[in-house]
Amino acid sequence: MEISVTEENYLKAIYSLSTGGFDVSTTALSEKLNNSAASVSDMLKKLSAKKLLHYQKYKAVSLSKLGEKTAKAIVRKHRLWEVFLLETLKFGWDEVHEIAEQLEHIRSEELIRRLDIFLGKPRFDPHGDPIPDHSGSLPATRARSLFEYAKNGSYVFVGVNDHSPDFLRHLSTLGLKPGERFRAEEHNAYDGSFKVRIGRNTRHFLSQKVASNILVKSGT
Amino acid sequence: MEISVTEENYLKAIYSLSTGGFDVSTTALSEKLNNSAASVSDMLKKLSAKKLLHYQKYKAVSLSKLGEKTAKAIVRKHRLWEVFLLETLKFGWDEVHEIAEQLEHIRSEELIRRLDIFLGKPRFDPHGDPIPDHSGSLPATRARSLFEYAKNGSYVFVGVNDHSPDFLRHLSTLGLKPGERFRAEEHNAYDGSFKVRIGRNTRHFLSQKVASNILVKSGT
DNA sequence: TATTATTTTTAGGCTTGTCTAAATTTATTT
DNA sequence: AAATAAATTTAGACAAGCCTAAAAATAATA
Repeated sequence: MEISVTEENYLKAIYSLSTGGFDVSTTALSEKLNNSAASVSDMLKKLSAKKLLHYQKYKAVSLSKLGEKTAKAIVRKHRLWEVFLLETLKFGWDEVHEIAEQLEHIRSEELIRRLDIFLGKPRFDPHGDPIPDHSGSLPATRARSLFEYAKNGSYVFVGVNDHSPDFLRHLSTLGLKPGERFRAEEHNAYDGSFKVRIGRNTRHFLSQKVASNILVKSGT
Repeated sequence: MEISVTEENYLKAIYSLSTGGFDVSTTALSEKLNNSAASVSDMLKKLSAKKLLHYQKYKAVSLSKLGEKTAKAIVRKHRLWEVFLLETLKFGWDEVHEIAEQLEHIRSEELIRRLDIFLGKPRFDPHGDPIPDHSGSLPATRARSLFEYAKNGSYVFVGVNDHSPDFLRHLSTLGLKPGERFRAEEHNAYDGSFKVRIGRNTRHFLSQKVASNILVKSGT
């Protein structure tokens, strides 16, 4: 069955909006895709006819088995290309998303198979997001936000919850790059903020909002 | 100015059919692109309105400066991706074209700049075709005549040494048009003549004189 | 519960890029 | 030079994906 680039983008959007098992509304999709609700409604019927999602008039939708498999294949491609752009082509980690959005639609199983091998079968992308494997299963991720840890200690920065350019740029100014180690020196239980030290002398204040959006692992 | 993927494919097709300085006919394009002549005619008007080619009703077209620059940028991308697929991802020779056809449409100057550097700024692709540089100039390779090749094999007719009407008319009667593929089945070393097959069943005798005036490239 | 407000769908249009069939122009042949 | 053939363009349609405006269904509130 042929799936157009547009259809792929709808599936991806639905997949990303349905984390937590929530069904996805027409309006939520129309905002995510910057399309009118009318266009979305049309497309949902089309995708439903192709058995890619469960649709009932006036109800929110969820992906079918097939739809989810297809969405994951796109996510897999997106994230592998991101790894390629960062590790192989040395792009900055805030520049890769837009290009990966294009590359994810290249049609070739074999290309992705070989790219995966070339990159060393990575299990996480540079933002710390898990890369679905060939069959669609996601590696178990125990990455939690700094906010969830809520205590002082050494951490390794492994990813983000907020992928917006604004946030990524903010992290850049803080000098936080994936793999970076830092130490939480002060944790303020009242407002959830942290004071952290990066390297020997650089110290930053992190608001609760920032701490929630930073994925870390405990840094030995 | 925005150029669609379809438009890019037209420019590329025109570029590849105009090797040797021939103008390109609607019919030749419609065959190359597997489209109806009517569709091609429509598109030529559109591309002409965008100043990408020189168009007069009922006449064959040629690319404008801008059109040629654009076409070369696409060719550059295509050939760099081919190098990547073969050298980096170890694809087989015959599998890369279709994928490169997709990759050539990815929009990012920076991506191509970095890919070029990663690949070591190659000047020829794996088929020996020259890769236009950033500004569109091609590394020097002189087209050779069939006479110079002096052996049997598959060729693509890319141009002429003799531009006289008489010779061009002679080529017409042989059914030789720019871009035409033919197979040299017999080469007579004594007098430099050839017997060639065009299409499935059409065979012609080419004298040394004719063979000297036909510019060819080795045909896949 | 009845009335608003919001969400979703339908209806009708637009653009891009394609098609076939018919008309027109150019090229070839007699 | 006239007749025929071939190439090209025009005309009218269609599918995909988008839009706005209006209608219908659901949700929220008085």
